[in-house]
Amino acid sequence: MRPIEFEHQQVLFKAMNCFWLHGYQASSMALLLKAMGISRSSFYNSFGDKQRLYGECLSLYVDQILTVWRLLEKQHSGLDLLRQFFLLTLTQQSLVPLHQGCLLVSSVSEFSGVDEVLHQQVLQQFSRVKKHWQQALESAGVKNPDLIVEWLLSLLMGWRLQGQAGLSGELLAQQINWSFDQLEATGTINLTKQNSPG
Amino acid sequence: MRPIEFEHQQVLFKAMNCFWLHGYQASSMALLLKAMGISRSSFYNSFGDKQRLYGECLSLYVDQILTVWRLLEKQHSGLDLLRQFFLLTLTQQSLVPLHQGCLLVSSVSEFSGVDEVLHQQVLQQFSRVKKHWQQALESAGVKNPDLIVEWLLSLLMGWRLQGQAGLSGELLAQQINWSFDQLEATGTINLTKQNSPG
DNA sequence: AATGTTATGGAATGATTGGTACAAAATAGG
DNA sequence: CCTATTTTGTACCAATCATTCCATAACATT
Repeated sequence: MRPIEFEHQQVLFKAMNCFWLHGYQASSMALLLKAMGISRSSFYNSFGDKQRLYGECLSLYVDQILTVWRLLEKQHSGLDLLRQFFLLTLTQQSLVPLHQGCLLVSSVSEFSGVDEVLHQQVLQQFSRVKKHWQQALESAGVKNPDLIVEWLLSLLMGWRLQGQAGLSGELLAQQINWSFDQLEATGTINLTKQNSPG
Repeated sequence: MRPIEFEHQQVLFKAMNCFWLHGYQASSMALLLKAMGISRSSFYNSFGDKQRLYGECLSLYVDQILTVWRLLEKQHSGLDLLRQFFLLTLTQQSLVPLHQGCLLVSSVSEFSGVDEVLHQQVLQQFSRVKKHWQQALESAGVKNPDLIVEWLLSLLMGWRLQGQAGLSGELLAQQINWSFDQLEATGTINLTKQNSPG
C-alpha cells in the first residue's frame, strides 16, 4: 500500500508549463519528466501516455483562464468585462511572459492535420471560453454576438501570436482598447427594439 | 559535369507545401524527400540542411503572397486593396484549403523559444508583407497606420488560425467585411487637415 | 572514346524518440 | 515485525530522427 509521492494536479501544472514553453513535439519525455519531477514509471502509471497528458493540460489551462474570468466577473460586466479580460491576459507581466504565447493557439497549428484527437480537444476547450464571452456580449446588447464572439477570438489569437513574436504589451493594449472603442461605438444597439414585424 | 536532374525552385515549392501541411518538426526528412522527389544526397548537396531549406521556403512563401498583392494592386488601392487581399487570402477555395493554415503563423508558435534563427527569419518575412500594407494604409489616409498595420496583422493571424480550426470561409468573410466597414467608418480622416499648429 | 567532374542512390551513422518490463524500495494492515 | 501491495528507478526496446559517407552512374570536355 505504498502511497503516491506526488500530487497529481501539482505535477500536471508543471507539465502544462513545459508544453506551454516548448510545444508538444519539442517536449520530449525526458524534458517532461525532468520538469514534472517524477520518474518514468510513475508517469506512465498516473498519466497514461504523452497524448493523454496533453489533453489534461489543455483542460487545466482553460480552467485557469476561466478562474481569471470569474474573478473579473465580480467587478466588471458586459463589454467592459471582455475588455478587462483581454487587457489582463495580454498586458500584465505579473502572469506569464507574452513571448510564451498561448497553449491553445499553439495547439491549433501544431495538431491541425497531424493529430486529429488532440485537435478536437483543442476546439472543445475553445468553446468552453467562447460560451462565457457569448453571455457577456448578449448581456451587453451587442447586435450580432455570434459574429463578434468569433471576431474577438480571432483577435485574441492574433494578439497572443503578436505577443509571442515580440510585440510589446503597450502596443497590444493600444490595439485592444482601440478595438473595444470601435465595438462600443458601433457594435451595440439601443435596447428599444424598432422593427417587430407582423 | 553531370547536370542536376531537377529545378531548384520547383523542388523548393514542393518542400514548402510539405512544411505547410505538416509543420517543421512533423516533416521528417523521409517525408520531405518523398514530397520533393529527390534523393537524400541530392538534397544535402543542393539545400544544405533542413533548417536552411525552411528558411528558403519562408522566403518563397512570402514571394507568392506579394505576387498576389501586386496583382490586386492593379485593380484596387487603399483600404479596398487590403480588403480584397484579405478576402482573396481567406475565402477563395481556388487557392489553398483554409485548414492548411499559414506557414508564417505556424512558424511563430513553432519556433518561438525553440529555434531563434528561424524565429528571426519569420519576423523578417512578416515585415516584408507589412511594408506594403503600411503604404496602402497611408495612401488611404488612415489616422494611425502604425497601429492599424499591426492590428490588421493580428486579425490576419487570427483568421488564418480560425480557418485552420475549421471556421468556414463565409464566416471569415463576414468578419473581414465587418472589420473593414468599421475601419472605413471611423478609422480614416477627411483629408482636409484642420490643426496646423504654429 | 577516354577522362575528369559532379550528381545520385542507398547503406550506415550515432543520437534520440515514446513506451515497456522488471526488480527493488517503501509502507499500510495485521 | 512480517507480509501483501503498490510505487518507483533503471535498464531496455524497437523505431525514427537528421546527417554523413562512399561507390556508382551520368554527363562535359578533350
